[in-house]
Amino acid sequence: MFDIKWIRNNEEAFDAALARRGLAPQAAQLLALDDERRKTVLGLNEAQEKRNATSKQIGQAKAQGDEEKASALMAQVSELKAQVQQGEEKEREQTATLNEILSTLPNILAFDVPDGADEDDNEEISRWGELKQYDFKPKEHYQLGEDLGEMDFEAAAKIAGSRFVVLKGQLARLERALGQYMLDFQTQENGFVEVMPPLLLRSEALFGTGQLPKFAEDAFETTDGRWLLPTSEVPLTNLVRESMLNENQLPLRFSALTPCFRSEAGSAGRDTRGIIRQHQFNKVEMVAITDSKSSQAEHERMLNCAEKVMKNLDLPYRVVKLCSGDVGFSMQKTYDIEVWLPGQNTYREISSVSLAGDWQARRMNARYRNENGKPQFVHTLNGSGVAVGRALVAIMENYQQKDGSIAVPKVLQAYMGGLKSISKIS
RNA sequence: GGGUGGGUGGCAGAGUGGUUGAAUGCUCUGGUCUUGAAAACCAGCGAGCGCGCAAGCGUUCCGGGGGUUCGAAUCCCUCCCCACCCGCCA
Repeated sequence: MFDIKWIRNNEEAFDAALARRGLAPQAAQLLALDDERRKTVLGLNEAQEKRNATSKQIGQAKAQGDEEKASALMAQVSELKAQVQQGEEKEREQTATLNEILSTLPNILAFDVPDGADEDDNEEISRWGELKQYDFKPKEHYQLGEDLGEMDFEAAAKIAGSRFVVLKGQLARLERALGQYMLDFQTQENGFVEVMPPLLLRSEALFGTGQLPKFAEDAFETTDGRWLLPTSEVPLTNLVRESMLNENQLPLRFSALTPCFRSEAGSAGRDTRGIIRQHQFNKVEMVAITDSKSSQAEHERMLNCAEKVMKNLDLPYRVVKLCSGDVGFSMQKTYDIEVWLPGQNTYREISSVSLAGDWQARRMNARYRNENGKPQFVHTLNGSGVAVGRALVAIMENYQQKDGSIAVPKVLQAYMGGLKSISKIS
């Protein structure tokens, strides 16, 4: 959400920012609406001032017992009444119209976000890890999983439909181990506070982080008007909504392991095989709330927190900085971590680490007092640390053996009761 | 599902129609005192919007919206939310 005052003072920069998002200029239209609104406010304020002053005199006249003067003044004020009412109504309408438009505009991109149309134009920042050489043709995860008899898409289809999976046996346990390990890592090593949030959320929360109003069709709405969380970014970030924090409380760092639910509307035909794109998946999320000066550094830190997970799991990956055409609606800047999948012979997104600046904070009305004691919007960041389902895919494909078994990464063995390898139980 | 009580500043909590943006306490800021700190004492401290170079002025805001009134935190209607009790239940 934008501050109209900022647009007023940065008209060209605002339109330029929209242009980077592929949107037509809107500053002129918005400022015209804003001008109208301010005219209304000005007239309204004047009318209110007159009304208030006169009403006060009425009170005084009555106190002095001068009924004649009082009733004369009352006649005066009643004329102002209609004027005030009209002005109030008009102001409300104009403000609502303005806010409706503002709430559908994407965040401004950071200056160092590269221009580009889509993910093909993302900028590779770094690579880590050796790509393993296999003396056989590496399989894709779903093939491995089905061969093990522990990944059941047919059963899932019967129970829930497409884009769901049933994991069984050691593979189910591996999924659980991954989630536990990552959450433990983020909370114990990286200073995030563990959170177990509600999975059903109010509209206001989704508005706060930017999923609503524009992307309602991407999430599941319940019959009582709540929403299944599409990511725990939503509850974790909204933890500070409508609050006034002290600067010395910042940064706040939260992490959670939750299922995420997405309708995947519009992605028909994409990633239909396997568990890369599901209606339900587990994710360890990191959220940070910072002051306005620390958010850039926090972004780098958070990326590092996600990268360490990859390193500890010994999964080869690369980091890309998303280009202008690929950065999400609510974000100023995003790094993706893409893991190497030998079965697919490509890198696939496994984590996304983003900086929202004060864009979400405005929507949530989340503020802190800066060193001058003045209220200021916090900055918010979020990142996956990392996506559990996709990590499962990555481990299966990277740790697969010629006989179809899956080696268990060292750091996970303790979470698997010491198990070193997952193989078919015959 | 049935019933009751509530939503006031950063927090707690008074306030039922007329200088109330709102007592009081806490927090916070500055000062006095102290070697320093604490305590004590003194002083200051809401947010948004508009106008203005600024100082400042005006206005709005006591959950949201509407209404009554010359005037609403205070009265009425409506919606939302919260708490508690009963019932049901993992």
